[in-house]
This record gives sequence, structure tokens and C-alpha cells, in this order.
Amino acid sequence: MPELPEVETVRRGLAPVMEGARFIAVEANRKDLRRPLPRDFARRLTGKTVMALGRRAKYLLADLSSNEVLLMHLGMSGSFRVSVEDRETTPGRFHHRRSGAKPHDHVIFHMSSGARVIFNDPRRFGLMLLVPRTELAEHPLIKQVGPEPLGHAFGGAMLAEACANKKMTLKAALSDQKVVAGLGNIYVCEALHRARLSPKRKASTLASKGGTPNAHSARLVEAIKSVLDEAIVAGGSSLRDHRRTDGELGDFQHRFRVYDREGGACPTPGCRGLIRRIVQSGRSTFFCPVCQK
DNA sequence: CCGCGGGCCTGAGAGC
DNA sequence: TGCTCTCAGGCCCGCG
Repeated sequence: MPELPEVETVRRGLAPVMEGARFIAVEANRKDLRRPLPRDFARRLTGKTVMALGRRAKYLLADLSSNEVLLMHLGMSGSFRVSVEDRETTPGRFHHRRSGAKPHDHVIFHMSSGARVIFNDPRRFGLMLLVPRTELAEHPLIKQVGPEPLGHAFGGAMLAEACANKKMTLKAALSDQKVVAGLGNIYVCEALHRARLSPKRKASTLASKGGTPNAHSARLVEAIKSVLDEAIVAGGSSLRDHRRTDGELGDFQHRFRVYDREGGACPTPGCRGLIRRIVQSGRSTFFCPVCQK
């Protein structure tokens, strides 16, 4: 499901009920996610406080009072929802409203804020790991990740350098988390369309012969930043199962210009092209062959 | 180094 | 209604 805007939307939804709160209890209903849950997962979390909830690429990072970091990834179908703990009948004990349980609720955090934070993931491509904070930067899943696209440091020069000498296509380069963090199939297609660059173009063409970043690179960076910014403001995209943690749907899917619009009219002003779908690296690419060069 | 195919999983939707 | 087939927002591995 989730690319950077969806993960950031989830982070913003969870932060108010997790930051500064303790894990009162943790239910691990299914431990076989993309990797097995860590040994003693519930015990290692219980009693710990979430100092801060951050995001790096598509990873959520809960900084814990135990000097560990809870690293979470949503895979393709993961989602979080928040519900208020029902403890009215017997104070001090939990009376879960089991009617609210859904299939694939694999992990449930009972927080001292009174919130239940429920991780649901039908396909189980998601991930939860505990990593010592001092080792996080060197962790294999984090170490290789490229620059945050919304950071000030990310600009035309940085993107062009990351793409220099690459023989792969722009679509493949932008999808590569080592080149730039957080983009997935949807936002790569959308950014390339906004920048009017073909997904089939060689990534190395973002720099001129001497390696100097060119106008294409600057345009692409602007396109990436604008589409991500707008998607975050809209609360992400809800194609099938992405919801905000409050259950509300994100809105950005209505503003896709090319994604899943095969045969539709290209929205670029003055362009009379029709959106095409091709397959690159086994994934659908949507683009306008007329204005994306 | 690179593109491609397959695998990991389940569910939704299309077509028959 | 129910079956089969294809496809899906991520990521990893191995092959040629």
C-alpha cells in the first residue's frame, strides 16, 4: 500500500497517542510477518515509553525509553488504526470490545494514553523489528536508504549525482530506495509526468556530459517534492485499503494525473496525448508518450 | 551493473 | 452464485 505520503500520514495520526505514552500491554497475534517478530517482542515493549515517533523512507521509527528503536514497515497491505480503550466497566482491567476486532489484526499496542493501536496486514509483507538506537544508522535496512526527498539537501545536484553513470531507466532509478527514499510505483509515475520526462529515459541523462546537473534534474526534483507535499496535505491516497489512522480516507487518488488512467486524456495543458500503460521491471508504468520525453 | 522473473501472501475484481 | 484468472501501493534474491 503505502508510499512516503501514506506512511507520513500514518505517523501524524499515531504520534498524538503514542509519543510520551507507555506500552501497557502488547498483543502479538501473528508473529510471522515478512520476518518473524523479535523474540520476546511483547515483553521488550511493555512498560517502555515512546519518546518520539519518526519516519525514514517508508519506515516508522518509534524511539523507546529502553534505548531501542521499534522499526515498522507497512509492506503492501499494512495499516494502523487507533481506537479508544474501553475500560469503563472495570477500571484497571481491559475489556476489549472484541466486536471491533478484524481479520489480520496481527499486533495490538495498548498505550497509557488510553489508545489501542492496531496493526492490520492481510498480506503480511509488513515488518516490526527492535534495533538498538546506536546501531540504527548502520542497520542494513536503514544504511542503504538514500536522501529524504522533502529535505532541503535534496536538490537537482544530489539527484543527478545519484543517477550518474546509471544505465537503468528513470522509472527504475526513482523506484530504487538507494537513489531517493520513499517513492513507490504511484508517485514515481506521477512525478515523471509532472516533470514531463519519460519513464524509459536513461537515468544518467539527468546530468550533462561533464556530470553537471541539468534542467531535467531540477524539474524532476521539483515534481517529486510537489507531488509528495500535495499528497501529504491530502492525507495520502486510498486505492483499496489505505486509511488514515482515524479511519478517514485519504484524498489524493482523485488527483492522480496518470496512475491507473490508461486510455485517459493527458491532463497536461495543451497536450492531446492519451495515457499509456507499459510494464517495466514487472510493474505497471503509466505515462503520456506525447508530453513525456 | 542491469533488467527481468519469481517469490513472499491475501483479497478484490473481472470474466465466464 | 461460484469458479478461475489476473493484478495489487514493497522488497529481496538469483539468473543471465
